[in-house]
Amino acid sequence: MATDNNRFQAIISHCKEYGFIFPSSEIYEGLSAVYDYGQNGSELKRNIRDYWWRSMTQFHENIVGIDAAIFMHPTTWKASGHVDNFSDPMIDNKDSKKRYRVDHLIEAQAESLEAGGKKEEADALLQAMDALLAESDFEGLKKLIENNKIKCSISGTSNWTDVRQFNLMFSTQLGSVSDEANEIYLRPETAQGIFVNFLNVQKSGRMKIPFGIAQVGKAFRNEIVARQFVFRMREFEQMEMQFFVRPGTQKEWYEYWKEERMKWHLSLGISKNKYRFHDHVKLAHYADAACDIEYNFPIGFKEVEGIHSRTDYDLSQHQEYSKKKMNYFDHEVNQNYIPYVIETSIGLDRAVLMVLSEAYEEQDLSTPERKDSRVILKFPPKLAPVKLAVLPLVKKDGLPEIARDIVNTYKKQFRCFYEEKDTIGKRYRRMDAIGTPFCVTIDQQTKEDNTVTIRYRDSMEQTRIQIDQIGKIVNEAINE
RNA sequence: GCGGAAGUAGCUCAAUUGGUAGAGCGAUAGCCUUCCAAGCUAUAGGUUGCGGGUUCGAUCCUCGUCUUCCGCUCCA
Repeated sequence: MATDNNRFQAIISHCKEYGFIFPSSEIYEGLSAVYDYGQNGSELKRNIRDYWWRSMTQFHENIVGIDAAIFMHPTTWKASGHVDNFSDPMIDNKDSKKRYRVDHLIEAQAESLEAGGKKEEADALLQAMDALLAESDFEGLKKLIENNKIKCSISGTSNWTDVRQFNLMFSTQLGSVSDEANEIYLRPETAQGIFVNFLNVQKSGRMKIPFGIAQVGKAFRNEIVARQFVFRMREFEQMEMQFFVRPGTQKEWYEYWKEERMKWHLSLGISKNKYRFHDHVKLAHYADAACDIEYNFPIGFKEVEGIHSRTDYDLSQHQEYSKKKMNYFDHEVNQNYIPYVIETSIGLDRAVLMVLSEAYEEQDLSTPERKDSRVILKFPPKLAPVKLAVLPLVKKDGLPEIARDIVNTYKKQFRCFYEEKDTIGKRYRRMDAIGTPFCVTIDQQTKEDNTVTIRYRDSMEQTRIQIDQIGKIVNEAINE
């Protein structure tokens, strides 16, 4: 475990050193649990996003994509249950570390007062609490707790933290401040953007059930503790697909998508034993089945993707709150129903971390004569930020010009990188460190017979090929 | 959020019992022209995380704060 932790730290350092992921606002000492993607990280992330998008919308005829706004009507979050469930004032006892909902704590005290025959005191306490809660007067609530000498049942002390509001949604104002600005939330999940557009997409696209709507986008959760690098961030990106099915068929579609999504993961070249399914025992209020696909990160098996059978909960809720019929008439069975939903939801940032964790390798290349090592990112070529490095062996004798020509030929097809500084070995190692799968080197012989040396990242093998073969080799690898 | 630890150059670290910081690697420029990093020369980079306090003087002592790590807690 110690070595795994070192490995995780090494990956984080490597990400920073080679332009993959930086702490946000670092010159101002950073912002907790927020990260920026650098020149290589943003390419990697984009490649993963694009691959997922193609896998969903291009490889499945009956799945279409949308891109909904981050701002949504406030009622959305009432319908989804987010507003009610996650905005309670809480207080911690510093001695027992136990956290209480403030209303529960005070109510418990009132009950014991009443049991002790002090009903009037109990009523007064509850009345005071309601007044303070209504005004969100947290200081007043703390004083109320202190003045009534309410104790923690575990530690028996009254050593309390301040009262804090635990609202996992970020809020902001829509509209000018002087007017009656509406408080709105940054979406805590992208799924609702799909549900509220269900009718739009179904009708405008003449979609027939079963069909899916895919979306990639940012979501925001004000996690109390967000840690472990990009694994748990306050601002993160989700890749979600909601698949609408006929009621009663949700179990088989759930199984179908479990299998289908696992296939996608394996297509990243990651071996099966690095994954496992984790079935949820305790289900969320909207689900009738749920599981996670967990990847064996250096910090252990952790969720990368969730597959949930969400029933008709979301569409029904939106129907109730919006008064718009969410029905679908199914001509095959002549039935009118609210569709059931199977959701696949993968964290893009977690997928990036997964691909990085899988790719990162420190290799010892020492020979009896001398010590040698390299750090390599063994990305699948389709995900690599740079596909091809073009390197003149020396920067004279016309070799740079030939190299530039090669770059100009291929840069329209895939991302190329030109480099003439330093020895060829150093340049190869730098490309290993950012995961470039192919390097070609131009030397004196190139001028005679139009051949170059192609060097493969993983095997370090080198062979001589014709210049016009480069495109075929690279394209075949990245389209695999 | 609680408890513990840490923060010095891009990275890894050093230093001063309190007297305003050095090295290696890396980077940049040049030399060399060589198919797997660590040949040569030169150059650039630090208000020692930030802000108070004590002191003639703080990177060092002290308080606060931010960030990170470890453990707990939380994670619809």
